[in-house]
Amino acid sequence: MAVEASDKPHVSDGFDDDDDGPVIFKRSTTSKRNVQGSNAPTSNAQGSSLPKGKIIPSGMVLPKKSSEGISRASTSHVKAYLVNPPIAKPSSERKILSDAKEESSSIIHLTKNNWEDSEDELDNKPLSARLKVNSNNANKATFAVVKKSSEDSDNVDDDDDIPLSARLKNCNFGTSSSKYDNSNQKKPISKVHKGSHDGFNASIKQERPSTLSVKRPLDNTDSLHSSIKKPKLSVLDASISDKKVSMKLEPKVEDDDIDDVPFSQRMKKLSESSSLKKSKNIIKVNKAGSSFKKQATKFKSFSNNSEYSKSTKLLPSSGDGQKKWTTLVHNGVIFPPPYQPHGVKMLYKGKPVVLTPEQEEVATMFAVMRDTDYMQKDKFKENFWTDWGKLLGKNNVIQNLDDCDFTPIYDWCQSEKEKKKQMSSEEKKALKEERAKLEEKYMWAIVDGVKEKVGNFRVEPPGLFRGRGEHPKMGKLKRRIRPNDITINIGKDAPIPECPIPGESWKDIRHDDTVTWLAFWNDPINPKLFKYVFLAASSSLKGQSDKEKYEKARMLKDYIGNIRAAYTKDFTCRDITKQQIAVATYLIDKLALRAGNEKDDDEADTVGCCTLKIENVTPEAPNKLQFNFLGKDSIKYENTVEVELPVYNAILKFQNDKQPGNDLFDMLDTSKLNAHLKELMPGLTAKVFRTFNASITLDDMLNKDTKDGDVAEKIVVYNHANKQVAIICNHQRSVSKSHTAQMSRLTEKIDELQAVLNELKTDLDRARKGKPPLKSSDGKTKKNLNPEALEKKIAQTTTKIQKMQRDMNAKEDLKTVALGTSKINYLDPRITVAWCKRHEVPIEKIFNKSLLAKFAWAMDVDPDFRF
DNA sequence: CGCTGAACTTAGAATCCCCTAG
DNA sequence: CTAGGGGATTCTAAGTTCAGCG
Repeated sequence: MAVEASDKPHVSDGFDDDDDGPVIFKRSTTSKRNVQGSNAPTSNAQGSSLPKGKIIPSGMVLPKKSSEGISRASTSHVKAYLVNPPIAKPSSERKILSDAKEESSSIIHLTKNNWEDSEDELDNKPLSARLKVNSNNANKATFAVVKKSSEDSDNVDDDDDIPLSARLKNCNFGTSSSKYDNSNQKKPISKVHKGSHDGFNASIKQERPSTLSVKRPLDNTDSLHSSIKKPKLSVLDASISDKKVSMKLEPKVEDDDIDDVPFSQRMKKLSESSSLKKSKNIIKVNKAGSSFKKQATKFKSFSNNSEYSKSTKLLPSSGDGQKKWTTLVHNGVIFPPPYQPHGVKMLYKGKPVVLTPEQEEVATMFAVMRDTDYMQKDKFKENFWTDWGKLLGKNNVIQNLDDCDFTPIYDWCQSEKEKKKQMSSEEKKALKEERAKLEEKYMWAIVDGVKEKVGNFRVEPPGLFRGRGEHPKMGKLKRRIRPNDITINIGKDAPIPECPIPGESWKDIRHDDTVTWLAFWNDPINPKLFKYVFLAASSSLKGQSDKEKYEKARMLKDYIGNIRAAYTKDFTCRDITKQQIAVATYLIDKLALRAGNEKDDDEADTVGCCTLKIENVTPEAPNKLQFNFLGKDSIKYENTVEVELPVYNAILKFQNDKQPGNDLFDMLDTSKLNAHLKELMPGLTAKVFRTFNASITLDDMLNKDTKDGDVAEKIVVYNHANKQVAIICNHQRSVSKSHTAQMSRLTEKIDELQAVLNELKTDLDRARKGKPPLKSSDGKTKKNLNPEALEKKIAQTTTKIQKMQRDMNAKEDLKTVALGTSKINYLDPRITVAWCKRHEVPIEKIFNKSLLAKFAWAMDVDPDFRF
């Protein structure tokens, strides 16, 4: 370990004495020390390699039955989640309490904000939720007294955001704002509810991938029918002043110079300051109340630091060119071990061939691909041969791939695999530990004094490129990456990681605090692309931007009515570009399509919205569109959907006079589309619609479908909602190879059980008549059971059969649906956490360890939270 | 304004690993 | 005790977005 001597923060005592949460180091400005290798006395739940024990992921909420259960739960295990690392001065880094909190009574503040929140969001909530508001506020008020400041902060947090976005909304749409708000109030509740997404979900067919008729509430949205005008820039000035007024309630947010900047930048500033407020730090609180006090005191001392406000000015939103960190310490990356030649000879025209280690290495890469689909693809073999041929050299005996037989190598690899499998568990464990030891120091970085997990600290090993779909480069050799390929990014004062390969050195060292990567290298397959080493998803840097992503999506909720109204108007616009933008936006909104950037010829031929070809959309009279294209990862998108007639007609028009292969939206690309979206809402881009769509669908379905019942039933509801989202987003997975076999095995078992059941029924009949049971199928005599016992058995068997049937159906149902992707990337975790709190579902039933760590920032959300 | 480079999120497959049924 | 099923984790490809440049 080269580094540790130089830069080690002191582990702060008492600050972080427990288990989970990022380790926090209090550091003296003068002597910083490095941590890794010290094996961080404070273990960290985020380290998957660490002893599992009981992980209390970050303020994890385990809804208790106790009366105070739900509300208390949210406050009692709040974890130190430092959402805002990049605070300039170390001394202020640990400042967790915002001054705002200090200055205002948290109770009053809290209550007020919650109240505002409810008001604000009311019209988006179903009646049930509205009715709840009162009691929930009361609830809050009672425990606000004991609330940890962390909770306060987060509440302030969440609530803060809403008024801001609402303000933006109101101002943005100026005169219409009051109408907007009122209109919902005047509406019958049912209509209000309709404004969200039920119409959509209700009509999604379960089966896929065939023609889902996806219908969105879009058509029902009141704003569509109202006369709300397309937002004009001019009204936005109002927004600024409006905002300023309300901002005064929130000390510390500086927006002084905002008047002098152009509109676009103002809006940016707004979003920045919003994210700023958003990211108020959360305190870690131990389950034990006593340690909380200790911590709170500590935090207080930080919080008086006037540096805070200054440094917040530098805070990034996830936006760019902004400072992301102040200090960054890490150990670089770890390289795969050098190739170990095995000496197994492949055959060429039936004869063994001696290969150099380099040639053998690549041959082995190919050999082990035998069982994959790539072997059926000529492109793969062709590309492989091109690259391997170069290594072999012109005069090699091997002159073509067809005469190569890699079987010996393949077999050798298989047997090695087998050997590994056969190892005793102790041996395996020892091996694992060894590896862990080796990697330990690379696993962590210290960002602004907080120990954070690094995501992909292992340099990608050499291999054959496995592009998805019909990728033109599949099979090419991905050469080994050397230190000389790698640029390291690290804090100015941090020791430069020692290059782990003796005699070699890093390509470059940078100290760029506007980016979050720790290292990068050029992708050997496509040198103009980069491979980055980032922090893990559980890091606060990632958590912060994740939260911002969801806040942005929530903001869209306030704009969506007007946006829909605007594009609906443009469906018939004579300006073709505008018309195309309108239709494209409609598709993105309604179908959650991706933006669709242009792609190079050396990539797989896939499309998104803007790059749809005319053959990807087939109109079906009178007003249906059939979509069929390959999207990201060459995943097939097949969907037939009813659209508004003007859209249908517009599509017909766009297709007119075009050849297959031509762009449907020929006047459009993602930058134009996004530029337009940005005019409608600050920070709005195409992808926000996907997040919005997914999250609001979950929120809606959970709140519509959750019934009283046991936890298992509630989980079914959750999974069902999750599945709908996955279908909307077209998240697919390949059917496992053994699926068919598994299904028939299950069928078999069910049949067997059914036979048993029938036999039992016969026996019961006979038993009731006082007759002994018949001989069993294998001819043995059975015990003479009384009718009660038989009935019991019958009931058991029936239950068993039903369960198996259910499992089987679910399995079949989900065989092509990937639930995980939306959970990880699209569903605002606060929806889930809040729902769990409300319905006393343990959060671990929904989020696994990684997700709990990733969503640490969402754990202390108010149970009333709605997306 | 379009193009490219850069940085970051999103994605499915592969692999690991742990549990359970037999 | 062991196979295999399935969830968790790892891996890295494939997207989106944005800034900066000419």
